[in-house]
Amino acid sequence: MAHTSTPTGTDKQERLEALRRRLADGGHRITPQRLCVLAALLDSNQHPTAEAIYARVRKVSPTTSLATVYKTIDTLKALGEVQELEFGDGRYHYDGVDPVPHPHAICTRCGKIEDVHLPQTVDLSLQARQLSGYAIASQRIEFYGLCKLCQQHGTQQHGSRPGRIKP
Amino acid sequence: MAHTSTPTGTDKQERLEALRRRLADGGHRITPQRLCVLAALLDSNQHPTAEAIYARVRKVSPTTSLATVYKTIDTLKALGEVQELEFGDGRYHYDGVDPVPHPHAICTRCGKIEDVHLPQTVDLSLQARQLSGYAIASQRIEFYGLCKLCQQHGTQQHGSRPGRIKP
DNA sequence: GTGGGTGCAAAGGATTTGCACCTCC
DNA sequence: GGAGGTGCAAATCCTTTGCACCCAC
Repeated sequence: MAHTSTPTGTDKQERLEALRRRLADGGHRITPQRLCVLAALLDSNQHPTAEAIYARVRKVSPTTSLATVYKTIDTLKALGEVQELEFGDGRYHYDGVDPVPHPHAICTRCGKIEDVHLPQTVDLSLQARQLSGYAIASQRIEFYGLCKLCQQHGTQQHGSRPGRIKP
Repeated sequence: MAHTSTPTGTDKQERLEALRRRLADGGHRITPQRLCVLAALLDSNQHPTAEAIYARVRKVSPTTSLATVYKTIDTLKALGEVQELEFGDGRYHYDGVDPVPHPHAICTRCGKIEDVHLPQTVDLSLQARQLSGYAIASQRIEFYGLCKLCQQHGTQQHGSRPGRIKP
C-alpha cells in the first residue's frame, strides 16, 4: 500500500528524491543546507513549523541559519511542493509530504496534528461554488478538539508543542 | 426573515445592544471607546481586521488607541461573542455578527469574504470524529478562489484590501 | 472613591530583507 | 567564473504588555 497514515522510510526517501529533482529541474541549486531542510521537512509527520525544521537541521548542520530555512521553504512553496498551514497558534506549519490541501484534526491541548481522510471534499467545493458563486481553487478544512490520548488522560499534558491553539 | 446574508440595520442595532448587555452583565464597563469598537466591528460585513476596526473607530473617536481595540476584542473573545479568523493574509479577522464558526469563501484577488451556508457541517464533524478519534469541539472550513466580480473583470483589481492571500 | 479601562510607548515573536561573502554548476 | 545561495543582522508587521492616569459605576 503506497499511502498509509504513517509514511515508510522508503516513501520519505522517494519524496526527498522527488523534491531534490524538482529543485534541480526548476533551475535551483542543490546545496547541503537545502538537502538538510528537505530531510527535516519530511522527517516529521508532525507538520513542523519553521522553528522545528530549523532545530532538526541544526543537529546535522549547526551553521545553517533560520533565514535559509525560510528561503528554502519559500522556494518549495513557489514550486507548489510544500503547503503552508495555519492552525491558530500564530505560526505557520508546513507539509512537504502531501502538498495538496486536505483536512486536518488539531488537538487543542497537546497540539498534535493528524490528517483526516474525508472522502467528500470535492463535493464540498462544488457545493460552495454553487452557494457562493466563487470560482473555488482550494479549500481548507480543520477540526479542533482533543486527540485520543488527551481524552484519556484527563489533566496531563501530552505531546511536545504547547502553543495556545485558539478555536 | 431574521438572517438574510446582508444583515439589516435593525439586526445590527439588536446585536449591538446584545453585546452591550453582555459586557455589562459580565461586569465590564461600558465606555464610549468600547461602544465605538462594537459598532465598528458590526458595521462591516467584511470580517474586519483590528486595523480596519481601528480605522473606523478613529473616524468617530480620534483619540482611541489601537491597543484599546485589541483589548476590547480580547474581552469579547473571552465572552465568546466574537470569532477570531485567519485567512492566510497574516493577520486576524474578526466576526462579531455571527460568533459561531461557519464556512467562508475568500477571494484570492480582492480579499472579499463571504459566508457560505453549507448545510452539512455537523455531519462533517461527526465523520471527522469517527475517522480521527478526536473529540471535536469546533471546525474551520474555508474556500479560496475568485469572487463573482473578479471572475468577470479579468485583470482589474477590485475590493479594498490587497494583502497576499496564500492558499 | 476606586478598580477596571485607556493610551502611550516599548516589548515581543514570527517572518522578511539587505548585503557581503561563498559555492554549486 | 558567475549567478544563485548562505548567513548575519537589521527591519517589518501584527499583536501584546507595562504603567501612569482617568472615569464609569
